[in-house]
Amino acid sequence: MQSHFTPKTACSSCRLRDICMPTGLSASEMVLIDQLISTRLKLKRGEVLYQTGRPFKSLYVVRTGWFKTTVSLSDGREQVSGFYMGGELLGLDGIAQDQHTCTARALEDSEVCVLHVQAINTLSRDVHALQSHVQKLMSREIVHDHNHLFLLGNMRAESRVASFLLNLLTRLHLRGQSAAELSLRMTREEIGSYLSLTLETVSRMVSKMARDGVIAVDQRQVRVLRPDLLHRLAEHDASDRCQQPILPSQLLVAH
Amino acid sequence: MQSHFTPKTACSSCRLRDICMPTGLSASEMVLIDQLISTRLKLKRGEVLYQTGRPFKSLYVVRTGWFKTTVSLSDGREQVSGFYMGGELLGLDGIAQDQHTCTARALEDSEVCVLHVQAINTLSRDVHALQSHVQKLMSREIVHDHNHLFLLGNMRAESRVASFLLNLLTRLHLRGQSAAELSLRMTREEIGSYLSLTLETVSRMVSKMARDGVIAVDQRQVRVLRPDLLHRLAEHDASDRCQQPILPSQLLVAH
DNA sequence: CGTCGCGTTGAACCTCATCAAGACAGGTGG
DNA sequence: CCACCTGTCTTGATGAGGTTCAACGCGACG
Repeated sequence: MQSHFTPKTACSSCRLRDICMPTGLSASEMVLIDQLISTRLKLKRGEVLYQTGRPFKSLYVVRTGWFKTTVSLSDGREQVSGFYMGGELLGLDGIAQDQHTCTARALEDSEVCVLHVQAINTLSRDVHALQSHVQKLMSREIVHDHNHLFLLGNMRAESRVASFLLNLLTRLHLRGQSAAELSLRMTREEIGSYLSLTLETVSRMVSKMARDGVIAVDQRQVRVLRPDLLHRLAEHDASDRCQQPILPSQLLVAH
Repeated sequence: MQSHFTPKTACSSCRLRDICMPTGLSASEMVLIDQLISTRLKLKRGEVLYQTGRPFKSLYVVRTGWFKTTVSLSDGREQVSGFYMGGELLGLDGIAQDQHTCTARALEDSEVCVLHVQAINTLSRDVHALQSHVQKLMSREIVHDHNHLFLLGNMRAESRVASFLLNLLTRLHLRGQSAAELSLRMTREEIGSYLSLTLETVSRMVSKMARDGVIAVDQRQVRVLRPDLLHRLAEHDASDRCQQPILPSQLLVAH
């Protein structure tokens, strides 16, 4: 990115291609795929990409920036149902009833590729890899939800926060970024909403992990000092009555 | 069912057709659909339909009986991730990684239709309604999971149990059964596992609702006396600090 | 008739939500 | 430049809801 002129990249030459498109396409298939993206959209921080109840027309792939999805509760409150970063697909929830069941909002200035559903379905009939790719993405969403169900049902506050951090780190790592450093794009309240904790509890758990030397925190900047311990925290679930306290010897961090 | 000889029913004449197949198919399309079901399977209570880690080859539609799906936790315990009754589709979790991520087990003697994935995908290219139908089913699974996430994240024990009962009743009602009476096919422990509560808490909440005259309980037989109150219970979420106590006048049930 | 699985009920404890107060950073206006 | 404000985050004290542990009831089954 030496230049600040951004050419309208085709899928075939997009740096996120391997993350959001099926792999192993033939050249002729790739030509077809390149016609899939009709538009791009830029959104400023806080702007809405799609909203609950609106007709479902397209899927979206995050090019740059971050999004959150929220479900609106009957009483007007909102709960965060997911965070999305570069290369990730937004909007699958809408397929069931041909309308969106959650609202997607940009956490910072962002850009997305727009994929019209009709184009995808038409194209799937010729490019079989695309058909099974979309299925896999949906199924992946289901698996993700199952993991989250497990988290909400069985994990203590500290484990939830640890899992959350590890999850973000893994996804960033897949995109070539550091597996040890991360800058949170969301508030403690949004994290809490996603994990079904209060913002106070999230804050306490982050502070505790910092006190224990597992991570170092400066505002929204998080650095992992002891990945091993972070993983151990994330594995502890609600049935672990006899959690081993972290020993002083494990706390000594070389610097 | 006057006769105890069960003919091998084709999809086109199956009583569950509207529940598990796309509607509005042409006659020629229906002929194709009828070739989809390759086999049927009978399972005795407790038998496994598919298991975590096994290669994913087919989807299954419940013909008779009940199933539960469980995800296995690292420490060997299991958590119930869903219950399935007649007409409902099992196995969608397997698409993402071409292997099953949960285990399906019969809660009672049951029968399923087997749909080979390859057949579905091949057929989808000709019967477009089938393609979008499978998508819708997957998306519906996602929406269901979102509801369950909301339940786990935001609802009190009593509301969870009330929602659970209402959910079963609704699904049974769709199948032409009573909306007021229901026989649970699963143990309190399985319900608790699904709702992320202990079996004791489930038992206490059921007892409480019976004491309050909302339902009548005899073992696993549940009768709804006050649907209105049951709905009200299911709507209460964790943020309802000032729950109105149920008034004595509301408890008087005509008999 | 004893055993086993399942369900109920009670008492003590623990985690996390709630309420409250204050710290800190970034932005705005005087 | 400082004063002020607002949104975000931190930390402490208290209490409620649900888990845990334990005892017991009940029906099915060999």
